[in-house]
Amino acid sequence: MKRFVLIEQLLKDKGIRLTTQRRLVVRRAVSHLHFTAEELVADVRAIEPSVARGTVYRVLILLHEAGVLEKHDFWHGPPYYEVTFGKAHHDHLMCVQCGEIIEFQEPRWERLQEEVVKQHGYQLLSHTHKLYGLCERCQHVDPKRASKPPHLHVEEVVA
Amino acid sequence: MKRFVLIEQLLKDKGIRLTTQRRLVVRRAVSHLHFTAEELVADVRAIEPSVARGTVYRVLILLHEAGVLEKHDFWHGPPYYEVTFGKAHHDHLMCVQCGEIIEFQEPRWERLQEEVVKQHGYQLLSHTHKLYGLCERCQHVDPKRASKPPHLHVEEVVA
DNA sequence: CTAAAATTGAGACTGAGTCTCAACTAGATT
DNA sequence: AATCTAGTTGAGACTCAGTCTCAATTTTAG
Repeated sequence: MKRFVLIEQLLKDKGIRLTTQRRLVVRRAVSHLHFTAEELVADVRAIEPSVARGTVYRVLILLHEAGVLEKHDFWHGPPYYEVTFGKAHHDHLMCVQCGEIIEFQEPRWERLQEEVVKQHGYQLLSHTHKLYGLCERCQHVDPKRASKPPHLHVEEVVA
Repeated sequence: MKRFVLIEQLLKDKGIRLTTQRRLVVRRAVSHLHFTAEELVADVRAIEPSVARGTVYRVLILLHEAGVLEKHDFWHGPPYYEVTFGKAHHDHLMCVQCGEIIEFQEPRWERLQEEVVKQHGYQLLSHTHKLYGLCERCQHVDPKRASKPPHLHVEEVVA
C-alpha cells in the first residue's frame, strides 16, 4: 500500500476533509526525504500552479498535528521537514560543515527513553535525537578556509 | 569562578574583542536558563537602552560559533536559547501542551552516541536529544478543550 | 436541492532575524 | 599616553518564512 494512501486514511479518520489540494500536497511531501516548506510550495505549484502558499502551509500543520511530520531546524536557513509516517523511527547525524545527513537507528536508545519518560510521569509522543559533527571529509579541511555551510541539501527525491 | 568570566575568556582566546556591549549581553544571557532572542534584547535594554537589537543577535551568533549556545525550536513561537557553557550536558523532556521543560542527564546515552558517531567516521561536536510528550497534569485534560500551548515559559531566572 | 460548515486563493501582514553603512571604539603600536 | 586601524556599534531598512483575513468556492449533511 502506498504511503500517501495510508496518510490520507489517517487524516480522514481524524475527520479531516480530503480535498484535491490536500491530496496533492500530501503526495508531493511524501515523495521527498527532506524538504523546506518553500520547496514544497514550488514543487506543488509545478504541477498545479493555482495552489496557494497558505494551503501548503496548512497541510504541513495538519500533518504535524497528526504526528507524522518532523521539523529539523538549523542555525542557517529555513527548517527542513520530513514525513515520518511509515518509516522506521530513525535519528540524524549531520555534518555542520557540508550539510550531509546520515539517518540511523539505535533501538537501545528507544528503550532507555521510555524509562526516563515514565520516571517523570510523562506520556511520550515523539522525540528527536540529533548529533552534529564533522564528516570524514570535512575534518581534513582547514576550518578558517572552509566556507560557511552552503545550506543543507535535500538528500534525494524518491518517487 | 563566575561562568560569564570564563565565557569572556573563551571569546577572547578566539580573538574576539570584548566590548562593553558584548560583556553585558553575555552576562544577561548567562543569567537565564532559557530565553528567546527578543527576551534577551528587552532584558539587556532594561539595563542599557542604547544597545541595538542587532548587537544582541550578533552576540548570540558568537556564542553559537564558540559552541556554548544551544537553540531549541518548537512548532509554535520563536526558538529558545540556552547557554550551555559550564553546565553538565543534559537533555530535554517537554510537555507539548503546557510547555513545561524538564532537564535530565543520562550518561548511558552519551556512551552509545560516541559509538554510533565513530562508526560513521564523524567527529562529534554537539548533540541534542529532545523528548516531547504530555506531562502528568496535561494527560488528564481533554485535548479538544485544551488551549493551544501558550508559549513556553522561561523556567527560572538565576543570578 | 439547499443550507451550513469547511476550505481555498490572493494578498496583506507579522515578527524573527539580517544587512548596510556612517560613526565609533578596543586594543595594538608607537 | 596619543595614534592608528580593523573590528564593532546603532539605527533603521530590509528579507523571508510563516500566518491571517476574507470573499468566493467546494464539500457534506439533511
